[in-house]
Amino acid sequence: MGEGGLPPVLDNARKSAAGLEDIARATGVSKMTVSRVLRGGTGFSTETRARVMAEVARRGYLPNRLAAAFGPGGSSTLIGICVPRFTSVLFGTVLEAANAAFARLGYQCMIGSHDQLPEEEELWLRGLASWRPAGVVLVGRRHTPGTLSLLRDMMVPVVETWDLTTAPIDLSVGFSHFDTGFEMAQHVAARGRRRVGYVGALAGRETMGRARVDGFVAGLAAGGLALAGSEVLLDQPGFYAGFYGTEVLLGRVPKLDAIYYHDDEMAIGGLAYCAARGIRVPEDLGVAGWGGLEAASILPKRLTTTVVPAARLGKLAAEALVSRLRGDAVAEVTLVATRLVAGATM
Amino acid sequence: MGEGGLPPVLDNARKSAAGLEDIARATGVSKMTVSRVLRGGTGFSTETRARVMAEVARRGYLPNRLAAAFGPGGSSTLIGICVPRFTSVLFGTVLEAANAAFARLGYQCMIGSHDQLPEEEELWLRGLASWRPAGVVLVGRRHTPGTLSLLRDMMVPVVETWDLTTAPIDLSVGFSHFDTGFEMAQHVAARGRRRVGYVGALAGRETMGRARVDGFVAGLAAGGLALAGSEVLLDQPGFYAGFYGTEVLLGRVPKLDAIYYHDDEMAIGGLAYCAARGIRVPEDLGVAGWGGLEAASILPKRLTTTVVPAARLGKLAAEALVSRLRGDAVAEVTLVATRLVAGATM
DNA sequence: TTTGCGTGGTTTACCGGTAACGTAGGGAAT
DNA sequence: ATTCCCTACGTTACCGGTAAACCACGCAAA
Repeated sequence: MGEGGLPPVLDNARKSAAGLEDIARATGVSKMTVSRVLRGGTGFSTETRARVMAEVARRGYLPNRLAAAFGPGGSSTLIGICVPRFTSVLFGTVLEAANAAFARLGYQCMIGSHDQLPEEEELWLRGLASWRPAGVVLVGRRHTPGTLSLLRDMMVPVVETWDLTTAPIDLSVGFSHFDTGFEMAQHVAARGRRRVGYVGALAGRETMGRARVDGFVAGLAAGGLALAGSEVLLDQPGFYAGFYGTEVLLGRVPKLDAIYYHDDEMAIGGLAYCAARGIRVPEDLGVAGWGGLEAASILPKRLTTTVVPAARLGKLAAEALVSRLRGDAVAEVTLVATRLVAGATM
Repeated sequence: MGEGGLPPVLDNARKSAAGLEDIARATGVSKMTVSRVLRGGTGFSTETRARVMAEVARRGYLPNRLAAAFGPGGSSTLIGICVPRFTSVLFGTVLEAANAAFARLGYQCMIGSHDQLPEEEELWLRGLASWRPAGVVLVGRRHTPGTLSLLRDMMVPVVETWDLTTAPIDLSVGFSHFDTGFEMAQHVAARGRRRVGYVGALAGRETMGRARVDGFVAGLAAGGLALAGSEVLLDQPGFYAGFYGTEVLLGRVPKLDAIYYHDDEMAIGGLAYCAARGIRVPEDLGVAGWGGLEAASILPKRLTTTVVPAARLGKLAAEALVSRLRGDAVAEVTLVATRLVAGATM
């Protein structure tokens, strides 16, 4: 938590806000009746309802979710979402879609980012837990033991998304990174490439990129090939890492005829390197990325890549969580399809 | 809100969680003493403190911020942050930095996105307000009257960031979009360009891009030039919009020798168009972007652009808000410097 | 000796909803 | 006529912290 105790806070005394009590007094009914009207239950006449609603509108009543979530049997509309980073278009899209879906369904989202470090996630979760949320969405599937026991104690639905787990904590919505790598390897082999390399990057330790590489290697093996070389930079994946990683790999492992990249940004960085050095793509070198960035679609040559339906992922994750909250039946594991786009770079 | 009434929620009965009461009983002191120990106040012996802390550690006590924020004089550690989009690297960076700063200082963030529509922002704010947050960060400075009155009623500190306001609701941390445009125009004129165009995009209605264009036009005027033509697509800014917008503008307005783009992504799209059509940059056409994306730094030719210190912005916004919450003195308006990078494309 | 005051606590009230339960009055079934 | 149930409410208790007020004790100054 903070730096020694909880942070001090100004006295934000909001005396003026009208409460159920005020509405009730003005309408001549009890607090409880107002509460029931507002939450759309039963046990009041249509006439009472109209009078209450009129007063609510007149006073601009704001429900106090703090009180609602706090009380006995407290029912919260708070959802926690933790993503690796906010500065990735893919994760941003997942967040955007999930947040929009939750908002539409009447929930509010508290956020966190863990930068691929499970300990960060646990720290965030501990802060979240003290708000007694109704549910949690975790983008990523690597968790500390502390995270797991905390989630158990919280006794709320949890969706793990992005990477599919067959043994989820509660629910899983995602796709198989391994399979996307495998599929791309088959495509690469089918295009006649024989000396294939890989360029990636990892800040901290990441499993998802790893699973892709494993799948890629397995896919190559299925086609009778082996990975001719790989360069994994200890850096944040990005354009520059792709540019530099390509330089290093090509310098170290000669005569490569294809490179598979950690993601599209790195692949675009690689393409930039090729352009700068006069390496012809795809004649001299085939290039494949991963993710399906918009950027990839307007390159001089359309990038060969795997399109990840990030928005769909976020939306489905949110809907799965809400279904569970409502007590509806939900599939524990939801597989979302990715799509290999055969561009002009491989 | 949702679709008719508040959403139903599972009974997430968390009986097991230890409260102050439990710690107090086990330690042989009163609830109140435990509370004071935990919040680092005074009025207890060091020995009592040690006994309480030991028990807290032993039972894995989780503070209940719901109760703390709810009670009379409720002091919340909840902050609301509303950005235009999560899928922009710049806004993502602001969010990332602000969230990290808040987390470090012991606050939690609830998020929203308004997609440049003030009504969306108001809707989000209404949901946020019912959680009685300690403060609000708004990325953007266009607000509905409803937003303003709601913020007044909430009586909490507010930081408007991204675009600087000289008359903030409460605090403003940002830079002048007008000035960045003006500065770039001067640079463009100094490079000898005479027929200059602009390519932008706006989904919904955006003021910030507009201010940049105004500044750019004013800057051109200061150099004795006028905007030769402009193309503003009714679309989300992005690579494709830049590509297509360039095609349209060059077709409509002949003999342009420079184009200023809404942002770097669009500029990169424009560069892609030039590369595809054999237009030489910067010989035939000068290209300038805005934002300072990482992508811009590894292009075959470094993009001329304005670097926006998004991370610094988010961090300063968070720190300003916390300073105000603590009752420290804060400057109402904080100007953050941008930097024009003269690349090889202009 | 009395008063004053700091130390180290305890007690009480309260925040604003909601679950659980009580109840009055009218109509229908037995 | 009595029992039963349904509708449309009202009452009460409670959630887990925190501010405010109160209290007992020891010691020093008046």
